[in-house]
Amino acid sequence: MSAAQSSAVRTAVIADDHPLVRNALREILKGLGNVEIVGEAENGLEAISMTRETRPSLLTLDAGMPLSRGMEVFGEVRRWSPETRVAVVTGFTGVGSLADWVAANVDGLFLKTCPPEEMGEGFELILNDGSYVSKAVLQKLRDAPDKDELTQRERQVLHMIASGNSNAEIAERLSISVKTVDNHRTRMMAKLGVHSVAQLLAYALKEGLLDQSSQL
Amino acid sequence: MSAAQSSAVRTAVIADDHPLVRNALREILKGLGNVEIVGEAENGLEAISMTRETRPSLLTLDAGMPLSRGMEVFGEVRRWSPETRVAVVTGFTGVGSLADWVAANVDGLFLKTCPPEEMGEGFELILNDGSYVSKAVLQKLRDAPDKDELTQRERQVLHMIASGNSNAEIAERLSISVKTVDNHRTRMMAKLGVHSVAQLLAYALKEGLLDQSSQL
DNA sequence: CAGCAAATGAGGGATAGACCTCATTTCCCC
DNA sequence: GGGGAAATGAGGTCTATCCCTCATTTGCTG
Repeated sequence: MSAAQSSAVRTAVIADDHPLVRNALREILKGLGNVEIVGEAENGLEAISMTRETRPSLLTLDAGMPLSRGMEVFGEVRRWSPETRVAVVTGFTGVGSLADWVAANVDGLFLKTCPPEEMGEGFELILNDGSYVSKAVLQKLRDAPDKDELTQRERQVLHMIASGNSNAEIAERLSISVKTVDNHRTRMMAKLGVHSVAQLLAYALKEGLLDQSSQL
Repeated sequence: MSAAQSSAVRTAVIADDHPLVRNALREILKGLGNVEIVGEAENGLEAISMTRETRPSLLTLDAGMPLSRGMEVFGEVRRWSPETRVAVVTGFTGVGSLADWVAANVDGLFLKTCPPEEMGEGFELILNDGSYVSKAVLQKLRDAPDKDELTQRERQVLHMIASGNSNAEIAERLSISVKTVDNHRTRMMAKLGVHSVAQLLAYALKEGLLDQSSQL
């Protein structure tokens, strides 16, 4: 199957909000030979619809795009075009988010800081039904201090804190008691070993847990 | 002078922590013709030393690099190689940081999301002793809500809050009273129209005021 | 079914932070 | 020399947050 594919034309979609980076990825993919770029998306929603329409062999996916975050795009792609191989390129170096990608069983995972050559080789592997996780990522995961991970609800609360909501506001929006929010917050901080909102957000920032649509 | 320069060989240094982006910038510069790339830096300190050594015609400078932030690099470059034209490429879209660059009288200012063609044209202008501020930046600055800007000390305190320091810790490190820190904090929040650490940091995040070495 | 983790909720204590007013020193600029 | 902004410091009030303990419901898993 991989032999058949490597002689057939492979198709690719590039999803990244930076034209500059799209240029660079285009060059890498051209360098592989026998790859046709059938679309370029500059936000998450475009990435989803484009992948559904063209069902490419490969999707290079930026984890930090506007409108729809990488993980959601990935879910949609797996649903609507399961044969598409997905290579994630991420700028978030937090252990948590990297581990999330590995757990989601993505086909490829690269840091934005990794050399283009490594990306090219990785893409080729992935197109041939293999998978590739960047050396830098593996390194990060190896020397992870493996703190307890946050529960779903805790992450949700963390997001809302990061957006500037008070306990009372969060309680109202989630239709739960202020005391419950307080508890989530306390357990979260204990898990992460921090002792204030500021430290909590410093962590969230590093983990790339924030919806910063205007940032990247 | 510009006529003489356009026939002479122009030199350039690229400073960006992403190999992928460096590739793309290299392509753009090659496209201009008559430009020799004499160095590539992947952090702020490298950018400074490289510019001092090679004194290039043009430096493309990423605002969000590790080790030394763009603004500091810019200051050093102006000090040690004043004839070097500096084109800043930034991912931070906050009005404050953009205004800072304009105020610093940088030769070129581009958002990371701007099309490569625009960058190419801008670089050419800058090399010919002109200057260029990206259309997208001008747009941002036009519809700015022009809030009072922060003083130096306030920014300093903001940084430390964002890094997870308490008032007491900040007071100690700056060798000032806790009360003074409290005052800075209060006046800062009044200026920005926020009412909690969380909201304050949400603002700082958008403005790109944070030292997030591992982020981009 | 027993055990466990997640999510929910409450009581209560201690304190850091938010916000007010008032005052001093320094330094720059007209 | 006087006006103004920045930075410093203090007094005091009030409340949100931080953290502790304890308890219930749900749902999964050995």
